[in-house]
Amino acid sequence: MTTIAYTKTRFAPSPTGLLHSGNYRTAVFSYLFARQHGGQFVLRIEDTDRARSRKEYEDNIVESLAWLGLEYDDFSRQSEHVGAHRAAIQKLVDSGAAYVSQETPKTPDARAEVIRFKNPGGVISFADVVRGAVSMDVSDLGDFVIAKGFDEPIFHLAVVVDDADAGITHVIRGEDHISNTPRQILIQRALGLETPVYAHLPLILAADRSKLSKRKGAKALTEYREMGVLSEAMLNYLALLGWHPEDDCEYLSRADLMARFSLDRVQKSGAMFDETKLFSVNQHWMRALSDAAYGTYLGRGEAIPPALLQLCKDKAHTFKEAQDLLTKLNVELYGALLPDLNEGTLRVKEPSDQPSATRKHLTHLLLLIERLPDDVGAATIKDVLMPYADQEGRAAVLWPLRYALSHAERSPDPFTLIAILGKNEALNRIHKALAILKE
RNA sequence: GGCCCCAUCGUCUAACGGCUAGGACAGCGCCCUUUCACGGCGUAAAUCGGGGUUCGAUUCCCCGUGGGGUCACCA
Repeated sequence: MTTIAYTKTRFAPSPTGLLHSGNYRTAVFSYLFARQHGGQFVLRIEDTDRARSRKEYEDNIVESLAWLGLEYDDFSRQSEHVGAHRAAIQKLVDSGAAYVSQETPKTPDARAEVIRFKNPGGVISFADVVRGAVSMDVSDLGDFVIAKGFDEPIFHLAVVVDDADAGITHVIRGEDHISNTPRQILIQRALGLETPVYAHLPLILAADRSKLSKRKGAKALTEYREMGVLSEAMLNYLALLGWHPEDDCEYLSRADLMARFSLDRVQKSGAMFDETKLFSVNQHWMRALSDAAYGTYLGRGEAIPPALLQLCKDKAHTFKEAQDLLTKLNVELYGALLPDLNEGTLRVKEPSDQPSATRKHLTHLLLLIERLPDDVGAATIKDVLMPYADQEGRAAVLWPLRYALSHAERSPDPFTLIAILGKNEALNRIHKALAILKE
């Protein structure tokens, strides 16, 4: 005899704003858990609050999930399930578990008639996968509202009905829902429904250790994509927020996560969202990209020379940063901002007892570079020039070369510069430098 | 405030009740070096406090403290 090990989880966001990383972290955990159990993961848009729900937010959710690669087996909107909600409300009212309540509206848009759940009181306990046994006295909840009318369910009723109808076995959600759970269990019982397994995840925290929110400056997930964060990196970082593998390995691919994730190792306390670490993880995955793929993300196709690409891989933490770097370099190397050469700076590494060393070195380098084939890489250029630099003194040779090429005290190394500028332009610039030399 | 949850370096975290409390990010330092980076090496940095239980508590129990969540006709 085998029990059918059936697992189904869901991500149930409400489309009332752009969701941030904390929201998607729960989606990541739900997805990983379902998939590694051979189960299903579904997306349900919780749009029962029609006044605040917007299509553009729903689109953003779909887009974000696609970006993260969290495919879902089913898509639905809570508003499509009103029939089931109505039937459930009717059933509760008929059985006496709920009642239509006449009241004086406290706010302008409040109804004079709502449906309240008749709270039986007592202590509700449930076993949370993350937190263990949780119990709460529901008496002080009073007779809570479950619907504004037979066709307008409130969150708690709708969630319970939808999860049951969809056959959700594990509800994985943020800890902010933990105190909602007892009242949802109450509704389940009154409806004769099974209680799913709950796993309440620790919250993702803002810098002040309070719940991450847009108000606290949390970015929408899609903003990170626009900044040039890789999906793989975001997934990796999100998984590390409140979870950690057995060993010290922190760079985990999608496949690694699928193989290694487990709810047992989920942390109980909240985790602060650290953008710096996200960017560091992103840099790791950016470097792991092939040159071709890297170029594609940069949006400059194959036009990007290997020397520039290497420069980006060395320095950039995001593709936005890489693009900025290229733009800045372009402006600095070719733009109107190219400063005039300063003779003193050109000769700053010149040994004081060799007043014509700079002229001599640049003149010799000119010869070496002239003999270089066209379009060679930085590595080859280095191989050709380095022996001379080593022989004559690296600083005395390479500093004036680099300065002559870049007109800047700080820049990429001279070999990379020659590769970027091209042989002819490099020669021109060295000639220009020689021209201002008085000795 | 009521109820609920939580507590290891600045941050994310590791440590069957048993090594010198480990790693990563960020810091700092050194090396590499033609500058800025990259890289390599190293360093500083934590078990909230008090009681228990135990031969032995980061780990288990209690109290305190601190932090967070939640208390809607939002989700």
